Amino acid sequence: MRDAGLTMEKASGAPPVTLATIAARLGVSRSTVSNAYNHPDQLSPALREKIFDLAQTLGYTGPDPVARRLRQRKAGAIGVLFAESLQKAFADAASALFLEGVAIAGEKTDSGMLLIPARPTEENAQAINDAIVDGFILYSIPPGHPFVEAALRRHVPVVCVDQTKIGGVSWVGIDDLAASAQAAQHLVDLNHRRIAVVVFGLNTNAPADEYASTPSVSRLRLQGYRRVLETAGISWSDVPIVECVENTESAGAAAAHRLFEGSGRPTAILCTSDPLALGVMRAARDYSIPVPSQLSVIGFNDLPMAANAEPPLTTVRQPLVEKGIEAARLLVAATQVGEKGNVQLEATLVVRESTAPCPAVVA
Amino acid sequence: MRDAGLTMEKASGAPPVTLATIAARLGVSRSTVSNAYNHPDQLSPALREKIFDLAQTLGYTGPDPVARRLRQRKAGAIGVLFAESLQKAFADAASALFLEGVAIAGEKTDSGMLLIPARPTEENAQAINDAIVDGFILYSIPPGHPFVEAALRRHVPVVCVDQTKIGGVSWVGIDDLAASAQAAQHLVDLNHRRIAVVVFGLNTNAPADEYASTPSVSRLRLQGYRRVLETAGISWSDVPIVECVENTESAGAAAAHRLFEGSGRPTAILCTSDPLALGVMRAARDYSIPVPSQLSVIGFNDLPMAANAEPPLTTVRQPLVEKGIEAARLLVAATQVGEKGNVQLEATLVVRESTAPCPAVVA
DNA sequence: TTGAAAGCGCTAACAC
DNA sequence: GTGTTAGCGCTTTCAA
Repeated sequence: MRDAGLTMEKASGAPPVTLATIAARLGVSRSTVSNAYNHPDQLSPALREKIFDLAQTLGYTGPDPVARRLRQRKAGAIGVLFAESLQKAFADAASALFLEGVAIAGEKTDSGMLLIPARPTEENAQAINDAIVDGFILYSIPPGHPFVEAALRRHVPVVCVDQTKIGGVSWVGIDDLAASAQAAQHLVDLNHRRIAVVVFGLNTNAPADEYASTPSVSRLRLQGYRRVLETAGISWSDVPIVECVENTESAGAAAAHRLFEGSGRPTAILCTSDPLALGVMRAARDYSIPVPSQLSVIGFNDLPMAANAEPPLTTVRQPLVEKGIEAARLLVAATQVGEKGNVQLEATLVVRESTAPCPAVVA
Repeated sequence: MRDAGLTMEKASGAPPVTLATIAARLGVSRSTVSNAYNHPDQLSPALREKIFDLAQTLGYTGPDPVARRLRQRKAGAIGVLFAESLQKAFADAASALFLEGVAIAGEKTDSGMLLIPARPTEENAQAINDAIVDGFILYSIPPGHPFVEAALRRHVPVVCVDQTKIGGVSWVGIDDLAASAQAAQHLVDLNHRRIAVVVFGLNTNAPADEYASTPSVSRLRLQGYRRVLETAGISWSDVPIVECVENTESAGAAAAHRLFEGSGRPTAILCTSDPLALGVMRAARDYSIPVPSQLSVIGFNDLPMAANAEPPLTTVRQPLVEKGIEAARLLVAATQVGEKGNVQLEATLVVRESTAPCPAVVA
C-alpha cells in the first residue's frame, strides 16, 4: 500500500557547501572558518559572525563530521554490541536502563551510541569492522561469539558488561553470585525450606564447556542460590527449577502454574528477574494463594515495576543506569589515557512486602 | 567500589598500521592493497592471500572506516532520533520491534544504527550535527522539537515515523485513526454501549496548538474511537477516559481499578496499547469480572504478549518490524536515488477471545 | 589575528 | 594485474 506520490528530487545536488566554499566567498582562509567553529577565541567576533551568517545562508551546518573525525582520529561514538535480537535485548527493560546510562555518559563526551545487534545467524562480523566508533561495549555477548574476537581485533578499547568477561579487558558488573545469595539467604532466614527457582536465559543449547568457563548471569545467580540453600541443608536436587525462554511476566506466570500444579507446593520462589517475579505473583493471585502469607516471592533487578507491584516486590537491586554510565566512562577513559580497569557495582537486597516468614507447613 | 587493578597501557601506541604499511612491506602499491579488500577480482588470488596474511600478522583489520567513508561520501549508518529517554522509548516493546526492523534493513545495506535520544532538557542539538549518518529516522519526535529542525538542516534524507509528520519529508506509519475506528466498531457491532477508554502518552502538558496541527498517535486513536462511537449514538462526554502516564501493564491495571470503582461499570474497554489492555484484564480478574463475558477488552499493536494472554487479546495489529524495515529502506532509497515517498502500512483488527457480545445490561 | 602547507587513510580513475 | 595520480573535507602546526 504505497503512496502514489513518490517523487524524485535532488538527484543531482547543487555543488556541496564546505568550509572552502565559505572561505572563498568571504575571502578568508579555510583555517579561519574552521576556527570559527572550533576555536572561537582565535578570530574576531565580527568575522565569526560573518562566517556564521554566510553558513546559515548557504545551508552549511558546520564541519563535516566524517572529515573532522578522520583528522582528529576520533569517531565520537560508542559501539554497543548486543548478543540477541534487539527485541529480546529490550524485553527486560533492564537493557533499556543500561543503554540509558550509556547515553547519559555518552552525551557528556559528545559520543553517540552505535547499536550493533548480533543475530545468532550472523557469522559475518563485517559490521564491526565498518563501525565508526572509538570503542565497544560488549553487552550480554556470550564469550566465544565471533563478535567478541572481531571487536578485539579492531584494537580499540573494549569494555565487557555482566556475562561477558574477558581476560585483560575492562569489565563492569555486579557480583551476581553474592547478590543472589542475599536473596536466598533472606528466604532461609525466614525459615523457608520448600523453595523453587524460576529462571530465564540459561541458553542450555549452547556448548556446555563454553559456559563452564564463563557462566551467564543466570547461571551465576543459580549458583548463588544453590550455595546458600545447600549451606542451609536444603538439597539442591530437591529445588524445583523452571526455566523460561522469555523473560516476561507471562512466562513467569506460566512457570508458576507449573510449580503450583506439582505436589509439595513451594512456600517461596526465587526469580532471576522482576518480570518473572511479577508473573509468579499474578499466578498466585489466580490460584488464590496469598502473597506473602502463603507464598514469598523475590525478583531481581529492582525495575520500577517492582516497587509498584501489588504487593511491592522484594528484589535485588542493581544500579542498571549506573552500570551503563560506568561502562561508557571506562571506555572513554580507555580511549584517552589508556586506562583499564574493572568496576564492580554494589547490589543489595531490597526487602518489600512480597516476602514473609514461612507459614506453618502442612505436610 | 572500584577495582584496585587499574593499569595504564598503550599510552604511546606503536606506529599505526595502515594500508600504506602493508603496501610498503610487500612492495606493492596502496591501491592494490585496497583492491584486496574491495575488489578481489582485481588482483591475483596469491597476492591477495599474501596481503591478508601480512595484515593478520600486523593486526590490521582492514581499511579504516572513517577514511573509507570520507572517500566514499557515505557514512554507513542511520541515525534514529528518539523523543524521550530510551528507558521510556523501549517501555512498550513496540519501539524495540521497530528498531529491530531498522536493524534488519540496515544490515542488508551495511548500515548501523546510531541512537540519538532527545532528552527533554537537551536544547543542544550538537549531537545531530556530529552524527556520522547517511540520514535520520525521526521516531516519535513531536513536531516542533528542536531536533527536527536540526536534522533537516543537515541536508541528509529524513524519514518520519508515526507521530512525526512533516511536509515534504518521507513518512512511514499506519492510519491510526482508521485502525482505532475498527476497534471501536467491533465493540459497537457487539452491542456495547458503556465503553471506556484507557490511553497513554497524551502529553497534555505540551502546548495545545502544537498538537492541534499534528496530533500524537494517541490523539489520533482517540479520534478514531470517538468518531465511531458518536456515529453509533454514544455521546463522547459519556465515555470515561483514563489516562496513564506510563505505558505498562501496571498502569493499565490501575486505570481499570478506577473504572471499576466508579458507578456504571463499562462493559467494554478500549486501550491504546497491549500492555494497558493486559493490565485491564488483570484488574478484571482481581475484581472477579470475567473477560469476555462481562467485560470486553481491546488492545493496540498486537505485541507477542497479546496472543499469549489469558484470554488471548483482541487487538489492532500493526506491522511494527516492517515499519522499521520500510523506514530504513526509504532512507536508503533517498540517499541513493533521491526518492521520496510515504508508506502507509496496513493495520487490521485481530479478533481473539477478549471480546464478546455485550451482556444483558443491569441498569 | 590570519594564512599557507601538510597531511589524516583511503578509493576511484586512468594509465601502464 | 598493477601502479600513479588526485583528491574526499577537515584540522593543525607554524610562519607571517
